[in-house]
Amino acid sequence: MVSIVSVAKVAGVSNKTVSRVINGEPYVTEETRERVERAIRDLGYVPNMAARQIRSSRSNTFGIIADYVSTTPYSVDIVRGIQDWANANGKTILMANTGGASEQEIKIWKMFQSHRIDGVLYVTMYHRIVDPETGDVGIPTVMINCRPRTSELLPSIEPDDYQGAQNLTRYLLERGHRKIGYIRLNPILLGAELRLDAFRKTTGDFGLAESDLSIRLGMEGPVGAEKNYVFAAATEMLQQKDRPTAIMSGNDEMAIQVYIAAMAMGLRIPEDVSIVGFDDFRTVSLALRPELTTAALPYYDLGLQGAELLNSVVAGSEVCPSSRVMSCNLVERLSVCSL
Amino acid sequence: MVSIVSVAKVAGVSNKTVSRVINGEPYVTEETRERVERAIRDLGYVPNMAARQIRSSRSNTFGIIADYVSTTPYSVDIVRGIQDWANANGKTILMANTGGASEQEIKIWKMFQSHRIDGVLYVTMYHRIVDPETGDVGIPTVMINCRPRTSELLPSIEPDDYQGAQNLTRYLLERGHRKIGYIRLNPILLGAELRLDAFRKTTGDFGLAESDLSIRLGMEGPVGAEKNYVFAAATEMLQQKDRPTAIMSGNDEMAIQVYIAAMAMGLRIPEDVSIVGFDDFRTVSLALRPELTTAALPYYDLGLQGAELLNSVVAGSEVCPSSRVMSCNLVERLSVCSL
DNA sequence: CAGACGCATGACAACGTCGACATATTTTTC
DNA sequence: GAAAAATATGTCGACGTTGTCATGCGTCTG
Repeated sequence: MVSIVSVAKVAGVSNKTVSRVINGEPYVTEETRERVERAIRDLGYVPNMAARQIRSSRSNTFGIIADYVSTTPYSVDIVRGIQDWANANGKTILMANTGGASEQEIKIWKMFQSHRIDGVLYVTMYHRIVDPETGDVGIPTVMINCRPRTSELLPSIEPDDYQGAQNLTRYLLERGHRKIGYIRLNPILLGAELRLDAFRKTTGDFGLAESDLSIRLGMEGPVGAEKNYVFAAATEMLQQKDRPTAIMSGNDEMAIQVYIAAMAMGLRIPEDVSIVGFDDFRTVSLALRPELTTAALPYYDLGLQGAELLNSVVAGSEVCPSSRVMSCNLVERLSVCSL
Repeated sequence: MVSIVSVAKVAGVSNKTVSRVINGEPYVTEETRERVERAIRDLGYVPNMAARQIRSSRSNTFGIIADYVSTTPYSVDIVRGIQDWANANGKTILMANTGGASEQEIKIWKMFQSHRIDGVLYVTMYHRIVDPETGDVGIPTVMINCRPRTSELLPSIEPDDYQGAQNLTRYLLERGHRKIGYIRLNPILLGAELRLDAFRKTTGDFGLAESDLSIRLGMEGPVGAEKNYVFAAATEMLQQKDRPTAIMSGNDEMAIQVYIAAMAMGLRIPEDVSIVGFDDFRTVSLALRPELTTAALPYYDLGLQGAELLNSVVAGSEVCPSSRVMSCNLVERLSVCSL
C-alpha cells in the first residue's frame, strides 16, 4: 500500500514535509508543496485513517446506535441528517442497530469503544423514553428522538409533538370544525400523550366541551406486534349520528385506514369529513387522494442538529446537558375543508 | 487510554501474552489466561481496532455506498440485512449516501480508501442499472439491487421481478380473473419492464388477448420528482364498461391510490374489484383494508446475501463474478377474491 | 557585521498491536 | 537419562502518522 513514505521518496522530501502538505500546515514552499501534491496524485495516495487515529487518539468518528431506525420506513431521515452533517464536517459514521435486543446493545457499545469513537448518537424510531445500556462506557452521547428515563441527564433532541398537535388542532378549529374526532397513537409512545394533551387543551381553550370530542384508541401493544383498531375506531366514530366533521389521526399511517373507513361509508374527503395526520410520512401523505394535511416531524433536522450538538459536547464547549426541542411544521394539503 | 501494555503490567505478563489471550491463541496456561482475563475486566480494556488494522492491513470493515437507500422508506431492509450479517461475523460497517450526486460518490470512495475498507456494497433504492463512479479504486465490490451498465462485470444480487410478477399474475388467473388491469411503474426502473413483461407473457400463456388487458402508466419522471397518474389511471380503468375484475398495481404505494379510486366509485374490494400490489411495503400493505396481497421484495435477504457474497469475493474464494437473483414470494392477504 | 529572528525542512520517537524469532520450561521418546 | 519435541512466555520491530525538537539558511536590526 502506498504510504506517506513512498510519497516522500518520490517527491524527494522527508515524510514530515508530506504530512505538512496533507494537513495544510504552514512553512512549506510553494514549489515543494506542488512537488508533493504531484507525487500524491501520481501515486494515488490516500491518508490512512487508522494510523492517524492511533497517533492522535481521536478517531473523528461518531457512532449511531439505533433501535430499529434504519430498519423502518419511519425516521430514516434522522440518519440522513446525521450523515449529511458528517459528510460536510469530515466525520465518519459507524452505524449499528440493536433490533431492540439489549445484549446486542452491549455488544455495540463494546464495538464502538474498540473503534475509539468520539461520540455516540442514540437514536430511536419512535419518540420515546429509553434506558440506554451504555455499559458505563463514558463516551459522550446525545439522544435523538428519545430521552433517558433515569435522570442521568444526557443531552437530547426531540420533536415538539405538543406544538405540532396544537397547530393541527387550531388549524381545524379556525376552519370552523367544532365536532372533532381523535384516533390515539399507541400509548407506549411519548408522542401519544403529548399530542392528545395538546388536542384536549387546544379544543378546551376554544370552548369545546368534552362531548364535542370523540376520542378512540387506534393502536396498542409492543412495537412490532401492536394491535390495530384504527379502521374499527374510525368506522364507529363516523357512524355516530352526531359524527365529527374532522378527524385527527394519531399519525399518517393510521390515516390510511381513516380514509378507507370514510370512503367505505360513502363519505367524501374533505367535503363530508376532513382528515389530518401527523408525521408527514410522505410515502403515505403524498400517496393519499386527496393529499393529506399533516404536521411534519423534523426528522432530518433532528439528525443534523443532533450531530452538531454531539460535536460541541465532544469538543467540550457544551457544558450543561441541554435538551432541545424542534418544532413540527404544519404541511397544508387538501384533506381539510372550511365549514 | 488503557492499552494492552497496561493490562500486561497489571497481570504481570508481557504484552505479547496478553495479545495471545485476546486472540485465543494456544500456548497459554489456564492460570495465566485467567489472570490476564481478570486484568482485562478490571481495567475495562477493549482492543484498539485502528492499531490492529495498521498492524495487519486488514480493516475488517465493509462500506455501504447507497444512492438514497437509508433515506427512504423503501429498501432500508437491505441495510438491515447487511448489518445483521456484519454483526454476526464481526465486521464493521461504514455507511454513506450519495444523495444521487456523483461528486459525493467520488468523495465517498476516497473516504472508504482512507479507511482501508475491505470491500464495498453498492446499494440502490430502486432496482436499476447504474454507472458506479468507483474512481478506479480497485476495492472489491458487490452490487445490490442494481447492475452496472458497463460490462465490467461486478457481481450483483438482484430481486427476481419477473418471477414475482409471474406469480402474482398466475394467482389472479387461477382465481378466475380474465379481465385484468395493470398500472405501470415508472419506466426508468428496471423492475418496470420485467414486471410488465411477466404480466404480458403470463396472461398470454393463459390465453388472454391483448384486449382483455388494460395497461396504464402510473408514474414517470426522475426519481424524487416523478409525476403521478395513478389515481387518474385507476379511475379511468374502472370506468370502462367492460372494466377489469382485478388490478395489478406496479407497487404497493401505488395501490393506495387504486384503493381510493375504487372506493370513490363505490366499488368494494375485493368483491367488486381485486387488487394486488408489489414490494410488500408493510407500512402500506398491512395498513390498507382489506390488507393487500402482494409479492415481497426480498430486501433483507438481498442485504444478507450481498454481504456474504462480498465476503467470499474479498477472501478470493469467489472467482468468476456471479450474479444472483432472489425470488419474490407471494404474500397472500385479503385483497383478492375468486370468481 | 554579529546576533536575533523567521522560515523551511528533517530526524526521531511514539501511538497500540501482533508477527517473527528467541528463550525457557516441561513432557515425551527411545 | 539424554536428546528431541512440545509447551509457555518474552523481546523486538514494524505498520503509517504526526508531535517535538533540532537544524540550516536567509534576512533584518542596531
